[in-house]
Amino acid sequence: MPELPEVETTRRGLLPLLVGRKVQDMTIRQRNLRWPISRSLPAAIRGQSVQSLDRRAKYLLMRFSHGSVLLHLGMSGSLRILPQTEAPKKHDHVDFVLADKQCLRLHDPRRFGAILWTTRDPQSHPLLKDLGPEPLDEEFDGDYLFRRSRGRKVAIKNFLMNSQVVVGVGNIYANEALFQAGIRPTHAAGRLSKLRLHSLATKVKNVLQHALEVGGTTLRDYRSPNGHPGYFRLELAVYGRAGEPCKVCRKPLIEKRIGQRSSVYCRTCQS
DNA sequence: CCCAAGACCTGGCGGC
DNA sequence: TGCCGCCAGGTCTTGG
Repeated sequence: MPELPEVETTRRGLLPLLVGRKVQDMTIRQRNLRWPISRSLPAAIRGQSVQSLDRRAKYLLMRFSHGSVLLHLGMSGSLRILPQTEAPKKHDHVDFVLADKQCLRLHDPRRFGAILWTTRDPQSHPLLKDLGPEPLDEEFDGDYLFRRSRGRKVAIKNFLMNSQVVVGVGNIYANEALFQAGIRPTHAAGRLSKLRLHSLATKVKNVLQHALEVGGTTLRDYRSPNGHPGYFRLELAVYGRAGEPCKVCRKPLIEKRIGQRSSVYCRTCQS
């Protein structure tokens, strides 16, 4: 699934096609996503205009005058604007029908995604209220990581992927940022120096920012709303490269499961 | 509170 | 070709 660069690329692609437009109807072919889609949602947004499309963590927030749709893409979700006449394919679970016979269509084979409706401030929604800072915001820096990590024994990779610490960093970018910072993913978070955490925060920002600039990472499913893949895959230094030579020292990269997720690193370059 | 593991779901791949 | 086990971009929930 989409990590932050893919979700943000999706948001930017949808923005000009969605904001200011009216939702004429909503077609639900499969309501059982991560949580069932509320039966009252279609009636709630029918005839209403999309006021803005924002993002918090990996959630897209479609705002209407009287509430917001929270959209999450899970591991395999994607959104596209298509002609309403185009026949839905397998796993095309939901259409937001727009004017001009177009629709916003959710495709999500694994159904880990979600579509939720809230009439309150989305930031106070239970799923959003305890989230950590956005990684590209100023408040996310080495001092922040240092403060939050003291006393924590968890592996730095798991710490980085904890959305209460910082949002948007998934398995790909956690591996990449740790490689760029020269830190082993297994290192106890609470034992890293402030200096090293400064480097890590900087690398997290750089990796995400750069991935965003090239449209994210496409492994198989992911497509931006205009159908293009992301090109960061070509630049991955460690993710998906276990056994291949380190791009810096040429020694084979190691793969190890940490917190049930595959982690790839260089024994020489990362300590 | 902290941490690890389980759960949710489908599809693709390698091995036999 | 078929079946089996394992793996996959997430994150909420449970149990120790």
